[in-house]
Amino acid sequence: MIQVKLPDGSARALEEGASAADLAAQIGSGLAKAAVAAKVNGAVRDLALPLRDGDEVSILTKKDPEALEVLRHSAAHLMADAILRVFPQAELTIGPVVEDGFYYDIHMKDGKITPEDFPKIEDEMKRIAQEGLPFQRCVSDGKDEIFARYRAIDGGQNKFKAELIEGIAERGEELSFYKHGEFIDLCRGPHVPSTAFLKNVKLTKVAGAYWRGDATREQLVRVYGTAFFTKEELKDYLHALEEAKKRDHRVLGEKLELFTFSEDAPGFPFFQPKGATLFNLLAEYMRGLLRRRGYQEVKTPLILSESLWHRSGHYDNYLENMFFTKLKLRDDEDPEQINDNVVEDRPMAVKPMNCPGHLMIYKSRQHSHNEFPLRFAEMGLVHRRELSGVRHGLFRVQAFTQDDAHHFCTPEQIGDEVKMLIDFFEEVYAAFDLGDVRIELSTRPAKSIGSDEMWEKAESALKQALDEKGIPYQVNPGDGAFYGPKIDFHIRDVLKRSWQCGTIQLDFSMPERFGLTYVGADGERHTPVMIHRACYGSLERFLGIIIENYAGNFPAWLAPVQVMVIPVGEKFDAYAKRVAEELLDAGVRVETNLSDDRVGYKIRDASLKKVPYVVVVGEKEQSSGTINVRHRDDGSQRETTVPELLATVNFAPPKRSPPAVAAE
RNA sequence: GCUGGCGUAGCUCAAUUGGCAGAGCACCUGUUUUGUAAACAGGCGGUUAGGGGUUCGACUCCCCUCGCUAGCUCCA
Repeated sequence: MIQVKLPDGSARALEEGASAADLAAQIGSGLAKAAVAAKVNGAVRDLALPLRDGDEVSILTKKDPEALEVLRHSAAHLMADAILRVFPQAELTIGPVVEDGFYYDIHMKDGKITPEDFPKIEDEMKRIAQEGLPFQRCVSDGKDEIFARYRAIDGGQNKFKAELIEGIAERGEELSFYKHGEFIDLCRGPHVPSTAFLKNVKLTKVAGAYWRGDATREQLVRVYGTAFFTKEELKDYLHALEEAKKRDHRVLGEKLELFTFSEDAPGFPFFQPKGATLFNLLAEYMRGLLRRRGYQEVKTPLILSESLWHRSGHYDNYLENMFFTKLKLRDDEDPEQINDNVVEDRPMAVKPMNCPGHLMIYKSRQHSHNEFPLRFAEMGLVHRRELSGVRHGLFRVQAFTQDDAHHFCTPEQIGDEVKMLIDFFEEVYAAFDLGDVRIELSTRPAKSIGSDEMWEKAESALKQALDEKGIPYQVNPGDGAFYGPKIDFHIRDVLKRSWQCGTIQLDFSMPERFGLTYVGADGERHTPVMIHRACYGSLERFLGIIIENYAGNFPAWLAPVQVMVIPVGEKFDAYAKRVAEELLDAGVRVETNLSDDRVGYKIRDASLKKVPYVVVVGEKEQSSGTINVRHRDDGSQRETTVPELLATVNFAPPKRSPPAVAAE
């Protein structure tokens, strides 16, 4: 007999050689049926794996997130099996689980797989799922029959799998395979007990990929799919995908006339009037908060000398992402002739970051520790060259505005500054209904400047601030900026998608490189610490995020047009104008629709533009001096007055800031 | 940057085997003066992304460039 421990701390006695499945059956038939896999001493394993004395075991059911990963990995095998039945010439490579499902990278010696092939593959998958074939784990020495059968599975010539097996042998790991029916695949496992679990699967897309992610290696076809335990979950997921498509900020941006792009300026957005209104609202809301926190706004040049970028380290570390100016001059002899790429005596570069500009301002006069922490803020427009394939609406552009700021302070002040920023940023995200915030700490990357000691000091300072704040965070090794470690804020939107927005970066290098000093209490000169920080990250990108988060239905304070006034006939145009003027005087962004269309048409028009409040006025309203307000979200109507509307609706930005901090 | 897909009016999309470039919406004009998601009629709108080629003839087939797009890689 052996003894195993359960999650509740109790112990169970089992027969020698009993498996987790046996354990589940002993606990109850319900659990035995619901069991998907087991967690043994913290590792997810097959249910069929024999347990050992003293193991800590918990049975995983479909409620456990780990179980979903097991399911999806099994679904990848199922798909691989089906693809081989449809495309016998296909060669399998790897098939891992990803956030929303799984994929399998396949090498096609000839032919290709397109979405048109999905139904065929899915039909095969359904058939195999229906057969309820058990997944069996087999361990091989690389010479036995199992291995021979495995090698034959996709033609016997598969060099990708051979390479994987070589790697396993080199690392001295166990060579394991999983078999269902006639299909065998190299796999560490674990898997669900049988293909019967895999009835709710769906192929989603195909994409190109490279073997081992290396562009110089073989091109592979990556087939994506997803799997769920129940039909409902799959349906909900597919529905969420549709929902995400409807919320796509690129589509809404065009429909709502917020911004547009031109072939002549790839990756550079053009903000139309309504988009510019939103953009400015983001900036103004932020400015209000910055003032209350003792920031001073500055403005620095777009173009600075190349030598400055050498000094800052950007030239060495960020060259590929920078735009450089280039001169064209008319030939002295022949004015018709234009000389391209004229070498400048003092070459210039467009700023990809604002920090050197702020350093110049810091250096413009002497500083004392008495004015610390000194905080310079700028809505800084930066330009960054991006590879053509990565541009994406407002999420990834080549010119964007950072709500950037740099704090100059003493090493002792770092903790308080970081803690202040965490509260500050969380307040901002909450204002946009983005309350789900995740924090990551990124450490020294491969390409970096500064000493080991400096990095250690900086990393531990950030860690300490986070620990003192008592908030959970995840460490991201090697993901820091080239000049220092950073704390990143990832926020989840209403569709549970994660976006990186805020960042707090510690920098001991730049102040030294630029010879920044301050006079301390001891009368001596010291080098200040610099904190780079941004809350929105990029206003453009943040705007894209909130467009999708709100599906274009902005709360009243953000709506580019807050109120649309519609008279029921031209007799009431004058009254409509008067109402609009009253609202305008109160600071409301109001428009009046005096066209000769029907009221129904104008209401529809305002609805499509997602204007939060429609005011309809006619005989009744004019004679009683009232307005009729229709709300965008529920279509409800009410009779009211302009002052009452102003009193009940938050047309102004939210105010939840802590007590103001006086600026120096 | 790489691989695949795509590019027709401002937008969404048609155009049979290579055979006269078209519709709805939007816009403009007129009639209509309207009560909570679409009144009616007419009109304007195109170097079919750009360039080259094949052909009697190219939106359609081929090549190059640009852009968009899904991924890969990278990032705010």
